[in-house]
Amino acid sequence: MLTNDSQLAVILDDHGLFATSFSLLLEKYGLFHFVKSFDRKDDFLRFLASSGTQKIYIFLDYYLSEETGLSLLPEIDRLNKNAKTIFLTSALSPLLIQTLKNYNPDGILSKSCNLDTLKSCLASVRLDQHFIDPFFEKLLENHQSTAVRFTPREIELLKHFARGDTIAKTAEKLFLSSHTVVAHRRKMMAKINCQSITQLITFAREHEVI
Amino acid sequence: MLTNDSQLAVILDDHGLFATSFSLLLEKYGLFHFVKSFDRKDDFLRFLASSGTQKIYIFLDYYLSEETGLSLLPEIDRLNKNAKTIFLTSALSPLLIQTLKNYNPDGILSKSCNLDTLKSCLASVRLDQHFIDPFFEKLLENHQSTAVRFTPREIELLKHFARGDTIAKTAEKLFLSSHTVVAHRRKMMAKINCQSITQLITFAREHEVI
DNA sequence: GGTCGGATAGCAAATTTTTGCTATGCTTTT
DNA sequence: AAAAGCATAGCAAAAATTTGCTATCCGACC
Repeated sequence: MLTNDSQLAVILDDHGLFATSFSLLLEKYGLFHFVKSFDRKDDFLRFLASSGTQKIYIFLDYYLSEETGLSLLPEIDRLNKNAKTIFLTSALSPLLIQTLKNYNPDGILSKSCNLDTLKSCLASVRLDQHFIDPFFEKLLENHQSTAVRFTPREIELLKHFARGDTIAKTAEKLFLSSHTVVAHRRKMMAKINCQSITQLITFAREHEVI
Repeated sequence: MLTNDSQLAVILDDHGLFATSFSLLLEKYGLFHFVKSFDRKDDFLRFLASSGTQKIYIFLDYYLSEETGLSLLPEIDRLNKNAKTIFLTSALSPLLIQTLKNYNPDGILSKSCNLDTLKSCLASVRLDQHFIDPFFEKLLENHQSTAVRFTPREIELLKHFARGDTIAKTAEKLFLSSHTVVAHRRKMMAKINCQSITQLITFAREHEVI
């Protein structure tokens, strides 16, 4: 049904407003001649199944309503061997981006990226190269260097604190002396040089330790 | 600079890809003749400041990088008395939607809404009526019973606590007596019946209050 | 014109957290 | 064998948080 095999894009994003809008963007700047957008997985897969072996570029949202875009990769590969998959995500977590990268999709883009980055990505992918948003590259680099190491045990305790457990409660649940719990807190707080448990938890969340 | 005073729309969303794309959508369907999109607060405010008393429709993302769209409301009102503000959010939490509703913006839309809902919203807002996405209305109905409500001020303080600020630090930053900060903490902790600030923060995070 | 809720503020006491300093047993690494 | 790191535990003092009780001002609502 289509003659030019590098001009078809498909978008799947459960935010319909974004899916529809983004398809207009791809068309307007001549990035693709034909763009189809979906906000429901089922419709998307049905379309994909009908696309045969046609070359196709898929823009996949990472966060779907019930699952992540990652879980669709095997299905996509099964339905169309010539599909290129580019992830779009609003995530900011180095850990999540690393996970995404491990799946080795054709592209990974931040939803905060600009038009130039989008174009660079497409240029790479069209040459069968993989592309990752420079913003995410930086995020991963910074994550390596800033690494404050918590031990497994410390992280275990940290999770309790983050759930709201006090020192006494944590000690009780883990069959420890409250002194021990205090000692663990103290050690972690020293590592990041902070003065209260909320600061520690905030740090841990921001750095995806827990 | 513009003659038709109901045709200017402004978008603020830190996901540049969405902001740019959505502006195309608004134009394409003739919903507005002029659309301006921003992915940075500062640029947005600068533009707003230059708009004088011109009638203007603002599409505001709830989740901005460092704050929520809510915190911009006073500034928006100060800069342009004739601005209509419509929130766009991908949130699914009844509590958060209720909070949003308490601020009484002109419109509240889900990013998952369809074109018809967007059009209905605009029709209402243009008649000076307030609009809330039917999807959110339903969400709230199903939730009336368990609703714990935090006031805008409480949420503001909560955000400081969640970032690790102590009572003293929060008081200092907000130019309050530490007694007042304590009073706010106390009130919130009473609402959810907990005994420590970490429990309060955990609750707030789980219910997407912050 | 009164009541209610929100934001502000205070005092005193009870409780919890944080800090300074120390210590033991157990692995892993050097 | 020594050193380094981890998990455990303790005491005492300082600091911060939590709780019980009270109070004023203001705007909204009936």
